Order: sequence, then C-alpha cells, then structure tokens
Amino acid sequence: MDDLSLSASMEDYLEAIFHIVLESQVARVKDIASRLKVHKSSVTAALRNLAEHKLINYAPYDVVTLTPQGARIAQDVVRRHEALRDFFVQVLTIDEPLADEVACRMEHAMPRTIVDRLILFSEFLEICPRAGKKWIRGFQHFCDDALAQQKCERCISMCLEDVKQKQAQGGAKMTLPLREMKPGQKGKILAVKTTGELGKRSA
Amino acid sequence: MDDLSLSASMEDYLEAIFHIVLESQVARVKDIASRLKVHKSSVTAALRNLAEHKLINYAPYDVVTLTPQGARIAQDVVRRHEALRDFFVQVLTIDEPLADEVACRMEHAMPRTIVDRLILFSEFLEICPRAGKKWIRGFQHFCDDALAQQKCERCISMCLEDVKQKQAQGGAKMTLPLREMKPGQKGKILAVKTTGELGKRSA
DNA sequence: ATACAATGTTTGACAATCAAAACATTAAGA
DNA sequence: TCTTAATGTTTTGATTGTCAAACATTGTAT
Repeated sequence: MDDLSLSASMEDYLEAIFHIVLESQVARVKDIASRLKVHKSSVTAALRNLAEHKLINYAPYDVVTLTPQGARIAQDVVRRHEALRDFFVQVLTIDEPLADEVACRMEHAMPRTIVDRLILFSEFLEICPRAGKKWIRGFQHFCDDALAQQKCERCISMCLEDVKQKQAQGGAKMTLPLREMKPGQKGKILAVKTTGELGKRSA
Repeated sequence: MDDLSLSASMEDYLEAIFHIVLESQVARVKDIASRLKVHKSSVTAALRNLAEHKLINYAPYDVVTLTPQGARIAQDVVRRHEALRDFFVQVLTIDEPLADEVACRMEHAMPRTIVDRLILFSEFLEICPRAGKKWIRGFQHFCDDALAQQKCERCISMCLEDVKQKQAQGGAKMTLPLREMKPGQKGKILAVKTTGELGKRSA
C-alpha cells in the first residue's frame, strides 16, 4: 500500500503543506512557493505529482489539503526533521536557524530505526540524572576548552546530591516526558514523539 | 579558491575514489562503478566532471588518483561520514552496515560547525566519567524498557567510585583521545578527528 | 457587469543524473 | 603479431526538478 521512497523534493513539499495547513487550514501555491523558495510553476508540477500519488487533495486552481495518507507521511517527515533539529539544538547546542536548515536537508535519508533511537537518546539525556541540562553545560565547557574541566569527582558528587535531594522532596521516582508508546520490532519499546514545540521551520 | 558546493553525487564519487586509492593506490572505473553500484558510463561522466574541477588526475582509459585539492575535499567528506557513522554505532548502538549506509546518505548536508560539534560530543561521551561505555549500556537498557531503571542513586554512586579509583591508581588525571587541535571560529578550540577506525564503507 | 490585480498554469528550455547498448581501447596469451 | 576478453567510452534516451515567460483563471472593487 505504502509508496515507499518519495523523493526528497516531494517530501519537502509535503512537509511545507503540512505546516501551512496547520496554520491556515489550506495551502495555496503561493505560500508553498514562498516557503520553499521555489517558483510557482515548480509547485504546480509537484502538486500534480503528489495528487497522482493520492497524498494531497488538489485540483487546478484549487487549494491544497493533505489526504490521510499524505498526512501520515508528512508527519513522518516532520518527526524526522524535529528529531534532528532538537538534537542539534538541545544537545549539540547549535543555534536554531542553522539546526533547522540542516535538519531539513538531512531528514530525508533517515530510516525509522535511527530516528526512534535518536529521539530516545535525547529523552534519555533529559531524564538520566547523570546527564541533564547541567551536564550539557559541562559539554559546552568542554567545547570551549577541552582541558579546563578536571574536577570530575566533585562534579559527580554534586550530581549525586541533586538526585538524593530530588528523591527526598519529590515523591515520584522519575517523570517521563510525554511520549506515545508503540510496539517496536523485536518487542522493544520505542518512543514516538510526534510533534515537538514550535519554532522556525525551513520547510 | 575552494569549489564550494560539490553535488552529493560528486562527493560520493570522490569518497569512493579516496577509499579505493587507499587500498589499491589507483582507482579504476570498474571499481568505482561496483562500489557505488552505478553503471560504468555514469562513472566516466563523473570522472570527466571531477577532472574538470581539478579534483582528480584522469585521462581517458587511464587510472584515477586524487589531486591534493581532491584529497582535501574527499577527506572532508570522509570525516563527515565517519562522524555520523561513529555516532550511530557507538552512541545510538545502531549496527554498522545500516549506520554506514545512512551516514553515506546524510553526510552531504552537514556543515562543518555541526560535524565538529558532533565529533566533540562523541569524544565527550567517551571522556566524561558521568557518561562512558557503562552509561551507554544504561541507555540501551532504557531503550529496552524505559521504566526499568530507577536506581539512579546507586548508579551515580558507582560512577563516583569508579572515578575515585581511577584517580587513585592512574596518576594521570584524564587522558584525551588522539585529536588534532586547531583554532575554530570565535576563538574556540574544536576537535578535528580526521579518520577513525576502519570498517565497511558504502562509498 | 467588467476590469484589474492576484494567483495559478502551461510551455519550453535547461541541468543533473543515470542506464543501456553500441563502440573503442587496452593488455595478455597463443 | 593477432585475437580476444576485459575494460572504458560514447551516444542516446529517460527521469527529475528547476526557472522564466506567456497565458489563463479567479475574485473583488467599482
């Protein structure tokens, strides 16, 4: 049933339509063109293509919406995009505009398995007391000057203190962020974060 | 001087030539074609293109080698490739063949800033006592069952023990892996790991 | 209603990439 | 040297995605 392998270009169009529809209910050629920085004529061609694949509802001179199939694929692309962007921003501390732009170009080649893992990893970094925001600040230090941080023992002690404290006050052991569970292959549980926080998008 | 923006395709050809030359001194059309799984005719066309850009030494019916310029660019591509692959394998614990294949498709869109950061991050994970191999095993656990690991306090205590022990026995404070230092932009120091360990390559 | 501005489409040209098949060259053995 | 198999090249054609300009449609303001 699934049309495996949509070209990177078509994925970009689908993604753009997804975001525009989210904002304005329907997408118009003009908006898609300006969002993707492409000529209107290119958009028309792409729309014909996507319509043939039954991924969008479209007739000449009409506005565009996604079919259920199209929405499914679009969300998948968006998920890849956001997984990458969020990793770049939150972990590698890359500035958003660059992270977003690069995510938009890299997203097309990512298989589900790796996206799932990347999302889980980002979550793990948030949740694990040995990692967390402070630890990432430690990474930034490391980037600024790889030789400066030597006080590992003290760093870990403080980390341990933090955990004891949290354990004492907050009754709950550990709070997982919102996630949707679904059976992954091989019986493993894989996180599926569909759509994260908003931000500038490049598609 | 630099030919900014070589197409993804040409980067792949350059990368393939790089690896073949590394193994066999020179590259032949046949080898490149089989490595990239494209027709010989496509290779010839690509070689003409690369030769025009002075990235390879090539004449019809002759073998191929890289010019210094070509080698520089090829190494850059390889570095992106390996940064991604190593991250996938060592951090996300993706199996090598898949990691390699995906890296090969994603590598083309990565700007230097992000590659540098990714490499630094992977290094940081190796070096920081709050991370390390054991910690990544913790991540794998997390993937298998996100609800199973609750003994954070104990985990951190053990981590602390490890560090004290290492500090006691090994006189050296912390050993950085081999890396080449170079001045990054904004006065920061960025790690430049040129070539990692060998493995199967898809290009 | 009609004229006009905004929007969308068609057409044609072009560049990149690749495959297939016909053709050319090279190198090695008889 | 001549023949032939391996290797490399050319030519042709298909595909995809893009732009630019001419053309068509739509909706709105008068």
